[in-house]
Amino acid sequence: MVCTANDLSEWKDFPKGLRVLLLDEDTNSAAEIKSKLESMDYIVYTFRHENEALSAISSRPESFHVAIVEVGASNNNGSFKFLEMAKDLPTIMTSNIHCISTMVKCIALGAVEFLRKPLSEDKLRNVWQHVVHKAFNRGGNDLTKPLKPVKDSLVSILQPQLENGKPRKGDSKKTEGALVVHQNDHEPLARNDKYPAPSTPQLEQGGRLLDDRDCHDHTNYSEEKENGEQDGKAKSVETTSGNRTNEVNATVGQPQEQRETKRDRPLNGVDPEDSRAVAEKPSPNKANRKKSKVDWTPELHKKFVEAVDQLGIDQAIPSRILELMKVEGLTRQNVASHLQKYRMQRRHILPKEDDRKCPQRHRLQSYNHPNKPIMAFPPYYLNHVVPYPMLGAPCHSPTIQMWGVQGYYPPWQPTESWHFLPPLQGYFSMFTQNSTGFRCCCAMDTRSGVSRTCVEHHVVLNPPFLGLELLHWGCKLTHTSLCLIECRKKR
DNA sequence: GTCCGAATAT
DNA sequence: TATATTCGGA
Repeated sequence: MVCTANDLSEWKDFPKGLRVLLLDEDTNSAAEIKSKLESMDYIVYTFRHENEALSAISSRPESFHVAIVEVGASNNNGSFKFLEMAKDLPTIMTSNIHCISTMVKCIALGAVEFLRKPLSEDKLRNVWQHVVHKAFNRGGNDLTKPLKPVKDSLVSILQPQLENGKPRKGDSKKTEGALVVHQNDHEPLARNDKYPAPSTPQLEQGGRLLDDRDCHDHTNYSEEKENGEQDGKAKSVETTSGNRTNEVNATVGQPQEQRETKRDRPLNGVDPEDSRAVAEKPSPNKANRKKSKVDWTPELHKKFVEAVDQLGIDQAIPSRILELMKVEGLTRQNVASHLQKYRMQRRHILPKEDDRKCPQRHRLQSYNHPNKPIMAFPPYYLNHVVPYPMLGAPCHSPTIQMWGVQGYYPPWQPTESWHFLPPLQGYFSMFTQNSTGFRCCCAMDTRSGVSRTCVEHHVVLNPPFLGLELLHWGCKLTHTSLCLIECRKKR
């Protein structure tokens, strides 16, 4: 009745056609599960009573690959009886009731997993894993036999999951405003450790429950509360493919740190019921204590900067920034951490800027953003020139991220100082930084190649980069002429 | 109890 | 280096 590795190796469309025995007294629940399973091309045989199921198993053992058995609230004997009698069949227990002792008993009796109802498609989709696991843990399997058909079909099945959960780096860039959370580790397709193989969020959750909670007399354990931040603004995290903006693309949600108090709990907001991500997280314990990292993509950082800008640097605190950013799944701690770095960058850069180099720089800044100091760049953008047009469309430098308030889309607010200037098309402002820190800020006429004396300049050149970038912007200025630009302002 | 932010850890 | 986590203080 159980699949062997050989069976799998010849199973072309695995797990399509997987035969599932469903034992559930609740006809509505059974119908719902059956429908979901069938939508995945599984073949479902529903039974209301364990005796019927057991007799079907004994008469047609080859008819089933895996069983899903409901554990009732009151009378579990039938379920347990089935478990005991159908030891060869990978059996997943499921229930609305979440009691540690019941779960323990199920597992002890040989259940491969205990799933909490309702059974999402993600959970159901993964039931095949137990078939594979069992197939390869029966011993005597010929593992040298090629499993390509299985592998291929599984890859095609898993592909959407992987894509949804783990966008490529490049993809994250394309998704404006999307926050990408990277999982720390990859998960193995099939685990080779002790049976049963954990596969779904439930098991992991169960494991955690076992670790730090007791069975509270059949009270349903709700994680939702834990997953929300204390202010009640918790939003769910999209764990499926994320073209939507303002949401976390959580590859793999992770159980929160056990000892973490409710406060400051990040709202990774992963719905434990609907997160295949959690399902695929391999090991409990310490590995799970780490949260997913937030990838501060240029888009995300831009939102951050805009929020800071809107609040003003002095008023910019994590909670308010978070509010303004409106990015689902982003936590206050994420923002706080980023804000810390952001401030440190500013702190390191501003003093150097403020003193000697170019006293007038502040005036130039004030044209764009009164009271907003010039920004630095993230360290990884050192040695890059970051030009942007002072007018017109924002500069989209695909790999360069402006690290500051004015970095993106410098708001142009003509001031008296600029009124006498001719139309500014062809001008650009440039900020560059070399390894010694922030260095360059200039504005010039890219048409004539002559710096405008009416514009403040603060230039310490990094010729190679300037050359490249100026070329990029169609600027004909030579390095020499750039070097001649002084910090000055004349009218 | 919650938040902030610097310090520290990963 | 980037980000998460910790921890003391407000």
